[in-house]
Amino acid sequence: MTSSRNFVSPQNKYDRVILLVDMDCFFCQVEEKEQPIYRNKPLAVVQFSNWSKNGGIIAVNYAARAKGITRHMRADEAKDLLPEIVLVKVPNIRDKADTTKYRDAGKEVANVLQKFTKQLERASVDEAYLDITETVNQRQKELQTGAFTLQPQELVNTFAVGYDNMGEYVNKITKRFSNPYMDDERFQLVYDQNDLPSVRQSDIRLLIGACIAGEVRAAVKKETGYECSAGVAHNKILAKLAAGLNKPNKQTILPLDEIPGLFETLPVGKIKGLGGKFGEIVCETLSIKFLGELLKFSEGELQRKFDEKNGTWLANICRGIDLECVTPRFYSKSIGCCKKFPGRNNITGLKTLQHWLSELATEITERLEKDAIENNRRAKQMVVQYVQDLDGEEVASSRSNALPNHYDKETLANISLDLIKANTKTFLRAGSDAALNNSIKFLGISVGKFETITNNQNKLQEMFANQMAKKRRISSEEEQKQAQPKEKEMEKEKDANVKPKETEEAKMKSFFANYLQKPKADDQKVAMDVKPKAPVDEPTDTVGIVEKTSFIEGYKQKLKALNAVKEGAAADSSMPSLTSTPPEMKESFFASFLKQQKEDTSKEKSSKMDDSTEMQGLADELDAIEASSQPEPPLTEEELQPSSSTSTKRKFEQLETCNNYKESYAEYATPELRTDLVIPLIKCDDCGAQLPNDPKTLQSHRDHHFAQELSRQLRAEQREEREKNRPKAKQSPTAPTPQSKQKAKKSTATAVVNGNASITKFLAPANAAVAPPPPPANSEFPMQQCDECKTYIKCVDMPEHLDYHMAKKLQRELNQQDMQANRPTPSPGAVKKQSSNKLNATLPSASASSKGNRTIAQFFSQIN
DNA sequence: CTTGGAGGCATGA
DNA sequence: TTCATGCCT
Ligand SMILES: Nc1ccn([C@H]2C[C@H](O)[C@@H](COP(=O)(O)OP(=O)(O)OP(=O)(O)O)O2)c(=O)n1
Ligand SMILES: [Mg+2]
Repeated sequence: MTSSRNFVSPQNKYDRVILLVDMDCFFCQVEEKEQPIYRNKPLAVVQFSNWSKNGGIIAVNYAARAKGITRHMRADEAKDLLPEIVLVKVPNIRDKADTTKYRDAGKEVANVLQKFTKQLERASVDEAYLDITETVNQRQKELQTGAFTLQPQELVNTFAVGYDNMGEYVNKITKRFSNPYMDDERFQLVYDQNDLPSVRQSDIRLLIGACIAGEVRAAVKKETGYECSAGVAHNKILAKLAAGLNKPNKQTILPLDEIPGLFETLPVGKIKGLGGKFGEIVCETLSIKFLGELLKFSEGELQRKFDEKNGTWLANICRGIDLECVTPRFYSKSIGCCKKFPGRNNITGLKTLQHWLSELATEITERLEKDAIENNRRAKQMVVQYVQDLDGEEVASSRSNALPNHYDKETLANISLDLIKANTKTFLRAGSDAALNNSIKFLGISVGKFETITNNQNKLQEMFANQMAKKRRISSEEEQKQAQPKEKEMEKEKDANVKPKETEEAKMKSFFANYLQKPKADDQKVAMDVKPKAPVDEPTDTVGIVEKTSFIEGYKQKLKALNAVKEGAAADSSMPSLTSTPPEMKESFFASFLKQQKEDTSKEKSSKMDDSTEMQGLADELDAIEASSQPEPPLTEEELQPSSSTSTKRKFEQLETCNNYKESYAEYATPELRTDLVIPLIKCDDCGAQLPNDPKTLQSHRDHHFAQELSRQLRAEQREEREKNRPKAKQSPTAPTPQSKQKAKKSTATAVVNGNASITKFLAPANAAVAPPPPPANSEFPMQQCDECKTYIKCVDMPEHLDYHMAKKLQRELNQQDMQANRPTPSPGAVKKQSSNKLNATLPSASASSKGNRTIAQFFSQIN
């Protein structure tokens, strides 16, 4: 229930294809998109902790990196080093940094990613893992039938660790098609026999994965304007590692074969999870620096030196094995904000504390409201975190509390204060009713433990209406704002981009048109989601004591015993457990609508009463509902606009259903709402919720379903669209379509194929010449002549054989382009299998000049 | 100012 | 479950 990680079965360790997409200098890109004037200039994003003064740099674009600017530099340092650098400030709202802009941008990107697979896990504001195994499976089959061919343009800016260029890598794959057992001798020394089928297919599958990565990145670029990098590998850890190897606007495959070589000189700390204290301890304890050196220790040894889980995990990781599943998650599990109050800014007074708690609570509730609308969920719990100065020591604490059914910012702030109060021995200084006994250096409020809103209320409607009213209140406040300068001048809302209202309006109309449409459910699960433990080769030798308890704890105690140095250690491990993925959906219709409204109001309030009358109508309607049916609304009557709510022209017929009174409804009902009304209930066909049988509530409820359904449908449509548009050689193996000329050329012999699956079994040689080490059993199988090379091939082997031809062609084209391309740029002493960072050496990246060099893109430019 | 802010996830006692 | 801590972007 309480989500944790799932793990893939060990025998599938090389079967998945995982993509890690990481936005390039993300915050900078967001700013550059917003202010195109800054494009191509060195730029960094700065966060100012206290007013004015000297902020810290949190993001640096690549032009600035080239000049030595790094994260964590101070603004003035950066200016010193590079006077012409553009420094953009993180927006400050309520005297604290507000990163909403970047969160929204991240979500925008994730929405694009989501079109490719539901197996999407957002790992941070600018990173997401995609499990594209199923897509790769599918395309691998299509590759055999000729329905799909590799498109060189999708491999633009693609790198493979250990190879100087993609041509070499494709070359290798081609050879393997011709002789599938090519490397078996070596493989058998390194891999388990049972893994060999997967190992043999690894490269082609990763290559297909890279094609998908290319499509993904192109889509992101096209739809958001942002550039990103990607890693393609068999698991998350490796995909993440790979993505970082070639950064600006590139993608990197980490072939199975190249893992040992890469790890040989890879600092331990490069692995996600080993970059902190634990990684340090590992290196220290074992006297090693590089990940590959971990191979010298058995799993048992590692378990003994660390603890059981960490030992197993390390033993796996250093072999390139990571079984952690991509756990679909689009929305965050918690929403929080915090602020430091360093030095003189320590909070020493009760009033000040209340003020800041209120500010934080305000931000939280605002984000909560939006989140509730978008995701139909509400937080059940809040946590207040704080650091106070106790006798000169900074002491961090956090206290949690359940959230009441109806929470607002005052509630949050009050609960927070109470929690702090209750947890501080002497809260107020003796003899004072205003001075804190312990000054506060850090404050944070976060909410979480979300539950789906059981919508028997017009909850969604309420939130929606609140949002609308608030927007207007804000805009009206702005008009008065001049009279009340709040000690500091904030940047005016700039934005000049007039967003097309078309889409929103279209959505709206579509919404109405589809009002009665029923949602359908079609969630599917990925095949190999098992959750076993992950033993690595060698049986756990129990010579010695394996720490069942946490390694950390043991380490701490040892340290403590040794001296008085206080120390902490990190744990990173993997623990199988059950999980149920929360309902994920993309930005809803309502959220989009709100966004549009916000833009409208912040722009010209005087004009633009033109279009989207329907939206305005809905808004008015909702406001009217809010005004009439909320005894305890966050907004007073005066704050509500006198909207001409004649608008209850229903666009829909009232739903007729048998009244279904249910006593239990009361316990779900929010007392504050509609207590004055006794309404017969009807059951929602879709979710079974008991709803008051009044048209507005029903509409609101349907809105919610629609919002979900719309986004779901949009995604499905987009997925389908993508499937259709995806380059295919032929629609049907038997009936080649004339329009796909050049593509048909690439996969000539498609007619003969029978879509036989299981590649692993019959990777037979294509040419009669050489016989591979393990000779395939040949006798009573029917043979077939290849159209391409006229040799006779067993029918079951034909798919692979055709793959071979396909790959060969691709390779030829690659090499051809390669020659032309490499002429102007002689490759420097190509030390193969160096640190893969040097792969760029022969393929100058975009930073150098702008026209002449396009890495591998050049190789494919004419193919199209 | 005190020296790397703000936000978010996972783990284990 | 709560709370503290580590790790990450
Ligand atoms: N300590 C950090 C690290 C990152 N970020 C923010 C700013 C970054 O733009 C964004 C993404 O982090 P990355 O580590 O992915 O760094 P960038 O995306 O900026 O650059 P890169 O191209 O190396 O990914 O997260 C932050 O606020 N604080
Ligand atoms: Mg990034």
